[in-house]
Amino acid sequence: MKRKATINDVAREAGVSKGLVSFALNDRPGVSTETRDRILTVARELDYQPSVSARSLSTRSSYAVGLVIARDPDILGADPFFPSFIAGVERALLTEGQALVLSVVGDDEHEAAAYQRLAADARVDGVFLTDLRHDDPRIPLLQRLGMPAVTLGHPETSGSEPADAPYPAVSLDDTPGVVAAVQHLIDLGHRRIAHVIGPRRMLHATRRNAAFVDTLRAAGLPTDLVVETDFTAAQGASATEHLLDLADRPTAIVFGNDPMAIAAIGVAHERGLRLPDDLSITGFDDSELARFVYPSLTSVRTDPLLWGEAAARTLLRLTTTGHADDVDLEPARVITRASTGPVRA
Amino acid sequence: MKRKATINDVAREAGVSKGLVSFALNDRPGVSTETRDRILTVARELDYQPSVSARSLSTRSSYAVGLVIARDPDILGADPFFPSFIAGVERALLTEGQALVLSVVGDDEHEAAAYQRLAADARVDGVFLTDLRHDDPRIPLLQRLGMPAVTLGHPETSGSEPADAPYPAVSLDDTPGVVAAVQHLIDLGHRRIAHVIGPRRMLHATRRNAAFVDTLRAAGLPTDLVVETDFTAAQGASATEHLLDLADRPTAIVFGNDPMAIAAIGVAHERGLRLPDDLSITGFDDSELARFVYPSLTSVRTDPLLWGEAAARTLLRLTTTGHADDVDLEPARVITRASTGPVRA
DNA sequence: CTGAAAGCGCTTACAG
DNA sequence: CTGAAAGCGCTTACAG
Repeated sequence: MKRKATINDVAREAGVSKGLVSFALNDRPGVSTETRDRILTVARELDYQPSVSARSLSTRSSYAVGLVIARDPDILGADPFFPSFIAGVERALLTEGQALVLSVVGDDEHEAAAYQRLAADARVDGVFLTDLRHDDPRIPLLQRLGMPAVTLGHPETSGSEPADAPYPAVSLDDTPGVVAAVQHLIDLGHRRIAHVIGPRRMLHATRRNAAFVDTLRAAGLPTDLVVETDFTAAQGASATEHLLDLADRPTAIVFGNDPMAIAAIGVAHERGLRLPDDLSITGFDDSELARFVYPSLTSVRTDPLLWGEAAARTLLRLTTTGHADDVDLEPARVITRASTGPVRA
Repeated sequence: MKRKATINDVAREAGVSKGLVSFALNDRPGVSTETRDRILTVARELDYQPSVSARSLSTRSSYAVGLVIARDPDILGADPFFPSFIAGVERALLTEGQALVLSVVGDDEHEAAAYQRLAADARVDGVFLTDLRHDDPRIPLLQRLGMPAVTLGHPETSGSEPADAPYPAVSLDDTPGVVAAVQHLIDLGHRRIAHVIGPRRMLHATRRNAAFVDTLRAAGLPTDLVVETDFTAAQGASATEHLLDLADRPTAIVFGNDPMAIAAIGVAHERGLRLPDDLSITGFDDSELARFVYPSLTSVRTDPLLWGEAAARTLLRLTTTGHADDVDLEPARVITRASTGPVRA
């Protein structure tokens, strides 16, 4: 393994100062075309790769972005969102010479510490804020740390002030997907429809539930069947048990993710119910498995890959130019399959 | 946001040279206890955090480790292994001030480029090698790049030479789990047992299949029913279709991961088969969903969290001391549930 | 036990 | 258009 070429090697070989090499390589004005070409040629010949740590020390930026995930590993493993999201992020980073620093922390408690470490060590130039929460403590924290960020979806505008959002938001509206799923069930004749949602402190859980409630209300139907969970299959199963034990049990259940919906199918089968005749079920995420369970699962499709790509592009724009506009992606839509059907007469 | 304290601030405040501060902070010998204490106190007061990029530039190490995952995002999302593995890795890194750089590439083609980038940019001090393959091209690549690594499991010792492995291996033997699963099926009276495996180029796929074949042979049973897949639920489903279409169809199928096994349950139900009366099914990974599908899935449990933690500790030991011993974790074991039962008389 | 200095490999005013 | 120099914040021989 030969020693890596440095900027000094390039400068010597090209017969110029290293400052000029730096200018040429970074497309700064003030280098004659001729000199620039010579420098670039030499750099290529020597297979010169600028040292990231040296650049970082000079420029005080790390050429990396961060993602902190505060979820229990079990839930993470069951939920296909993050792997796809990350793959999308990588797709955008790859061409830009940026790296992704990932931090998985079991719970919220270690979350703040993870952001602080990332900031203190200047490991990243910005972060993604996923799973936005009500009064999200991460937003003031990141502002205090001076850490740029993009949010997935719009955070709540804080209380009284019509505070302009501190960070650009990359949004994929899930409301239309939920509305379509619920309307689909209503159209099939369902009148008792339940909603098994994720943690209420997460914005998307309450937002989706609002869409659920609004759609039922508009149809003059009751909206009392809402169960909160932690997104695990385990709680999806127990929520289903609970709902099916009700005297006035639902004929359809809308779930906040696919693993819970799949667990619900298990519970229903266990009880000898026939799907969708006795019970209709919908999921959320449209994971690969949705097509292959029995009955195949009606689910709401988002596009985490595209979301990750857009979020990464936006974050890079923000960290490099200091500004980035909000981005709105195609809204979620329902994919109907065999787990939903007409209510039994 | 006040400016971060630097080593110079600490030196000035403590009335010593910055070299001495560096020595004190890094527990180097040659600093009087008294001076050391004073320096540490001042550092704490100023909330001094050494700059990672400055240290990196001086020491030529990045205080980060890397993981390159070459899998299609869909498969990644369905497979709970990596999220748990990563969570385990983080657990070990957290206390060591190390970061994890993650690179997700869709296919093998971009894999080499990812490692090269990580090395060229000196982003990481070492990497994890997961999903070991036959004649794994990453091993010579990493050796050429001079990049330390730990492997999950032992790589093949190359051809003729009894080459000592280039990297420490952290292993979790999956063989006992497969043997136990197959033996469990044999004990239940199954005589036609199929194996739906992952990509043959992956060592674990062929190793597990060897365990499968050996166990059947020892019982004097046929070993002809082996189907290779890419680990997706889609191919798990089609493999199942294929096997069930056989004239002499199996009464039990062993799957290489849970998503495929769950898809198989779907296929079986679709065909009106009863489980486990008409068909027994086992998975691999024991993902959260395994307990909640119907019938609940017999699966082989590994411990990706522990594996990640052990792998990270080993990698850090290697990058800091230059040597690390192999580690053997508790082998995999079968968790029997309702998807396996006696063969119908 | 402690200090002064060089060096890691870049970027960026400042002169010319 | 180009060069010489300082500086980013550390570590590490080298003197004393």
